[in-house]
Amino acid sequence: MRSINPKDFTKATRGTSREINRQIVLTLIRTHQPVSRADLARLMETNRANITLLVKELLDEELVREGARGSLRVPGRKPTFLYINSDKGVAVGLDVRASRTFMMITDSIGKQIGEIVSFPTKFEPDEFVASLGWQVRKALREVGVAPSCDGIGVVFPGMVDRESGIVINAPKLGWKNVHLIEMLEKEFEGTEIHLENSGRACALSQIWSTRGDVNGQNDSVFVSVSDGVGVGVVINGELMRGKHNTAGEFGHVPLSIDGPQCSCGAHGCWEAYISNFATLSRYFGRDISRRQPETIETVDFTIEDLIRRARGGDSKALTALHSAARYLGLGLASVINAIDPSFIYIGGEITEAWDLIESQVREAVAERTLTRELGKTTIRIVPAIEYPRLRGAIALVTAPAFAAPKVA
Amino acid sequence: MRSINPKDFTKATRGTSREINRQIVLTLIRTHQPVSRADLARLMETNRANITLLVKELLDEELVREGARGSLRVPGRKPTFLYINSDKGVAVGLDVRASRTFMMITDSIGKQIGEIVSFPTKFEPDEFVASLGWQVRKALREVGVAPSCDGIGVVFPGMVDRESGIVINAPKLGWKNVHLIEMLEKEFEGTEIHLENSGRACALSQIWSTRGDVNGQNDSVFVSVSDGVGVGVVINGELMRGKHNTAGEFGHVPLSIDGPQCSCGAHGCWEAYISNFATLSRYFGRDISRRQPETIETVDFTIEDLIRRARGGDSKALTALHSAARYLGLGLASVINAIDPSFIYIGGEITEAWDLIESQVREAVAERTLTRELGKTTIRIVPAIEYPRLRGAIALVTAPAFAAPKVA
DNA sequence: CCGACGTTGGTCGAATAATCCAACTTTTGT
DNA sequence: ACAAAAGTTGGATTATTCGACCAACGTCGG
Repeated sequence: MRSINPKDFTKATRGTSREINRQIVLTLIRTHQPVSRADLARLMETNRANITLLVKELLDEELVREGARGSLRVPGRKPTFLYINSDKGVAVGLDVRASRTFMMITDSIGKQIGEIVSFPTKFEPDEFVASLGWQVRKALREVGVAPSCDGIGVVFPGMVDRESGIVINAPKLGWKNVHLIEMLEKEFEGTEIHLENSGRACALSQIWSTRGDVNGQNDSVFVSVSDGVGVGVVINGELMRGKHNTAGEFGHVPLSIDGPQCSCGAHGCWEAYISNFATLSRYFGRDISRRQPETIETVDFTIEDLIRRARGGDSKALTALHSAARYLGLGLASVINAIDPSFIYIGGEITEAWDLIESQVREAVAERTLTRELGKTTIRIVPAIEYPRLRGAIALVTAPAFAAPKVA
Repeated sequence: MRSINPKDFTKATRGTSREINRQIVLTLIRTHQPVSRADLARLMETNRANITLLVKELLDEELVREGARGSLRVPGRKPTFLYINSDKGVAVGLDVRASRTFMMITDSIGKQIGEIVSFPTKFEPDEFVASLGWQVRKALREVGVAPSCDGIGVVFPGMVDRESGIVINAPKLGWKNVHLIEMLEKEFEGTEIHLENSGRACALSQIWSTRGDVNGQNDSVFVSVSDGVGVGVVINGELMRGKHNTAGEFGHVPLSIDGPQCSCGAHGCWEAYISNFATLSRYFGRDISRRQPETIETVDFTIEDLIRRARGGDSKALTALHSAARYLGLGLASVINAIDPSFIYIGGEITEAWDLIESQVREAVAERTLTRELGKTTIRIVPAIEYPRLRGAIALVTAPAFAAPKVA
C-alpha cells in the first residue's frame, strides 16, 4: 500500500498502459528467453493479439530479435523464439579496488564479451582517470565491437553520491570530495557514466541477475565483506538509496560503541570487527587497522592465506575465523531485525571459508534475532567467481532499459 | 529504478490508466481540499475535460462531494469546490497499551468524531476481546453515526504479523502467538480488522497525514520511545514491512553487545538504553527492567515525573535525561547511516523534554553519522497530543482507498 | 444603473490509441 | 484430412487529448 506523494507524482497518459506492458514483455523476454509470443501471452495472462502488437514495436526498435523456430512434441505450428537483441549494445563495468581495478565488457543484457582484465589502480585522481580512459579504449578495440560503448558503470570502494557524481570519501584511496563523474565524462565524451558504491552495486547485481535461482527481486540485502563492509538493501525490487545516496551503511552500525576504532573514526562499528583487516589483526594479535592506505594491500599476508592456514590445521587461524564469523552473525542479526529481508547475500573473500564458519554465523544470527522465523532467514553465499561488483557495475548501464516505469 | 519481478507483476489493463489517475485525483482532493476541478487540472498538468470525467465517476461513487462555490478576486466563473465525502465512512482506531487502551473514532478521511476515550487493558485475551467489543459498540452508539463501522485498526505494543493476524510476542501483556484477528473478527462480525505494530503505525500516521508541513511521503523513519522502542521505516511512500511483517526493529540493534539486558533477552539493545524504564533505572541507580509486566505500569514514578523533577532543578534527573539523550542520538545515527531518510520523527513521553535534550541528541547523532550531511538529517518531534499511534490505527482503515494501485 | 467585454470554470464531441475479444490464417504432427 | 498450436487481423470498447463551446461573474464605460 503505497501513498501517492501529492507533490511528486506521475499521472497516467495515453501511453502509460502500453509502456507498462512493454517493460513487462521486455523483462519476461530477458528472464525467460528463448520464449515465444504464445508463451508471453500465457505468462502475462493476456491474449496473443496484444503480445503481437507489443513485440512488433520492440522488433521495430531492434530491442528484440526473432530467432530459430522452436520445436514442439505436439502437433501445431512451431513457435518463433524471441530474444533480447544484445548485439547492438556494449556496456563496460569497472570495479575499482584499492590494489587493482577490474574491467568487464558485456553486451546489452550483461553477457560477458572477452576476458575480465585488471590493472593497477592509480591513486592520483587525474592519473586514475587517464589510465581508465586508456584501458577502456584498449579493451573496446580488442573485443572489436566498437570504439565506443553505451555506458560505463564504475563501482567505487567508499561513499559516493551517484547523482552528483562525487566521491564523498574513499579512505582506501585517500579521496575526499572528488568530482569523479565530471572528470570521466570529459575523458569519455558523450558516454553515460554511472557511479555507485560497492555494497549497493552488489545488491544491484542480484536484482538484475537472470539466473533462475536468484530471487533478490523483492526484499533482499547484500553484505560484502572485504577491506570494508558494504551493504546494499533492496526494498520492493528497488535499491534503497536514501536522501543523500548513502543508504545502506550497516557496516558502521556498532556492535559495541566502545569497541575497536573503525576507519570511519567511530568506535565499535561492525566493520571494525569483521573487515579482513580486523580478522587478520585478531590473528596476529595486534592492530593493523591503522596502516596507511598505500600499504594495506601490499601486506604480504592476506585473508586467503589465513583461510589456507586454517584449513591446514592452524588452530589459531581457525579461531580468528570463528571469531569473525560470530561477529558477522551478530551484525547480520541487526540487519535482519531492521529489514526482515527474504534473502541475505554475502560476498567477499571470507565466503571461501563458508564451510568452516557457517555454523558459527548461523548460531550468532539465531542468538540475536527477535523471532525463530527471523533466525532462519535464508543466507546465500555469492562466490567471487560471480563478480558481483562487476555485474553490479554492468547493471548500472544495462538495467534502465528494463526498469518499471514510474507511475502514480 | 525498480525491477519488474517476472514471477509477480501486474500487467496494465484497459482500466489501469484511469485507475491511476483516479487515485491521484482522490489524493489531491484529500490533501488540497477544498479544491476545484480547474485546480486539479493545473495540479495534474492535464486538461479540465479529463478531470471532469474522473470527478464525475468519483461523484457517482459518492467518494467525493461538491461543496459551496468558491470566490475569486478576479473576474470569472466561481469554482465549485470538491471535498472527500467523509460522511459515509466511520473508522475506529485502537491504541492498546500496557495500562490503558485508547480509542478514537473518525470519518473516512481521519477527521476525529467525538472524544478520545480510554479504558483499562485486560490482559487475558478473551476478556480483552470482549471488553473491546463492548467499548467500541458503546462508543459508536454514542457518536450516533451507525451501529457498525467500515473497519477497525488496532495498534499493538509488540511483534505482530498483520497478514496472519497473530500477536507473535507482546511481553508487556504477556502474550505469545495469540491469533488476535480471528478473535476480533468473530467479535465484530463482518467488519474488517487491521493489526499493526506500534512503531510502524506511527510511521503510517505520517505517511497519510494531511497536514501540509508533514512530508513523510517518501523516505522517513518514525522512532517511538516509550516502554519499548518502536521504529517504522517508510521507503518510497510505502511502509517497510519485511518478509515476516516484522521489519523495522531497530530497537533491538545493539549499542553494545555486552550492555544491559533487554526485554527481548539479548544484551545491549538500543531499547535497553533508552526505554522509559532504562532512563528511570539510571535515575534510581538500580535495575527496574526485570519487573514483571503486570507491575510495570503501576509503578508510581513515571518518566513524566522525572522530566518534572529535571525542570525543577533536580540535577540527577537532568543527568539521567541527558544520558538517555546521548544514547538516543547514538542509535539514531545508526538508523540514519542505514536508511539515510529525509526525515526522522520522534514520538514518546521523552519528547516533552525535547528542549532539555535536543542538543545532546544532535551531538551524538553528528558524532556517529558518516558524513556531515547525514549528521544534519531533519529530526522532528511528534507530540503526544497528535496521537500518532491512534492516527496510524485509523490510517490502517482509511488509507487503502487512497493508495496507489499496484502496477508493473 | 446597465449592458458589452474579458476572464475563469466546467462540459461536450471528435480524434487518437490502448486493451480485449473473436475469428481467421499459417504451420505442423498424426 | 484433421486437430492443435502460433501468430495475425479487425471490430468493440474505453481511455486520454485537444479544441471548441457554454456558463458565470467582475469590470468598466456610458
